[in-house]
Amino acid sequence: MNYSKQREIIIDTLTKNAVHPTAEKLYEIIKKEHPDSKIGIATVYRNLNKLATAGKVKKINALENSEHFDHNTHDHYHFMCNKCKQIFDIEVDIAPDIVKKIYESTGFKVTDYDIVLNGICKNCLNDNINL
Amino acid sequence: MNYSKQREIIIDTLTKNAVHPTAEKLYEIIKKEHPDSKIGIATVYRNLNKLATAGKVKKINALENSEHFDHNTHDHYHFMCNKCKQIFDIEVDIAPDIVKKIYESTGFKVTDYDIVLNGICKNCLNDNINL
DNA sequence: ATTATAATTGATATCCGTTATCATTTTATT
DNA sequence: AATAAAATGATAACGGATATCAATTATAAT
Repeated sequence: MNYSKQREIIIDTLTKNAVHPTAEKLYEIIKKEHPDSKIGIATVYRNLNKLATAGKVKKINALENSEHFDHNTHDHYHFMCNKCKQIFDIEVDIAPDIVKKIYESTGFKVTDYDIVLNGICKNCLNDNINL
Repeated sequence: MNYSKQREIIIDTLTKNAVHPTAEKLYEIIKKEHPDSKIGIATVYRNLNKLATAGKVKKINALENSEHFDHNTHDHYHFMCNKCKQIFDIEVDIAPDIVKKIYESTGFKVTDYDIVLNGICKNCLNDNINL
């Protein structure tokens, strides 16, 4: 993979924005923060996918219809609040030994997984009480 | 929800086809099995979404770009083979007490979740050996 | 440095899954 | 039988993502 200024910006911006943005969202942020750089939307999509294939970025497929990206590639899960629509990282290991368990019980070899939880986050729960 | 012939066909066909088809796939099957019924694609989408909202069908959001539907609404997970692209039900409880665990550690209230595993299924693993 | 080759880019057309629209038909209610 | 509500089919429209392609940039070789 050759160097490119645009890819550098994309990685930096994704790293700084831990909100698991979509490609389009990231594109908007980049345009705002780098008004001079004439980056195109296709470049953002292209690079995010290339980086995901290379394992440098994680593509979360389980969120609505549009894919979100996460610079954090180590094993963790995601929680999406149905009210505020924010996406949170979940570090609790709710599914320990998942790969081993599946292999032993089914003979299937798990290489990747998405665990996305939906619900209401703490803040929004508290807000409801105050209404 | 009023009765409709089309909805009956949709539910029946989904139940008979436990392969977690997309709306389009289901539409194709229905057209093949009911050549006389002039069912439209929009009706299939509409009904599947309505049934999902009513909890009579499960919408799996974590599979590629197109949504798949499952007539089985009780808690279970899905495994998609990267080779044969088939989707399997996983009945092993790999994430026990998920709702409770998340609430205790984060204060978030989980109402729903998708756990989709990717990898290679048993059959395809065996096929590879024979190559 | 100069050149050659491959990678990357931006602009935009295109694709495709899904939803919106709306006139018509079907279902349930009285 | 009359009415209101729900559902339908056909299709236009939407939006996220990808494909295309000429132009630009990066890398390697000379």
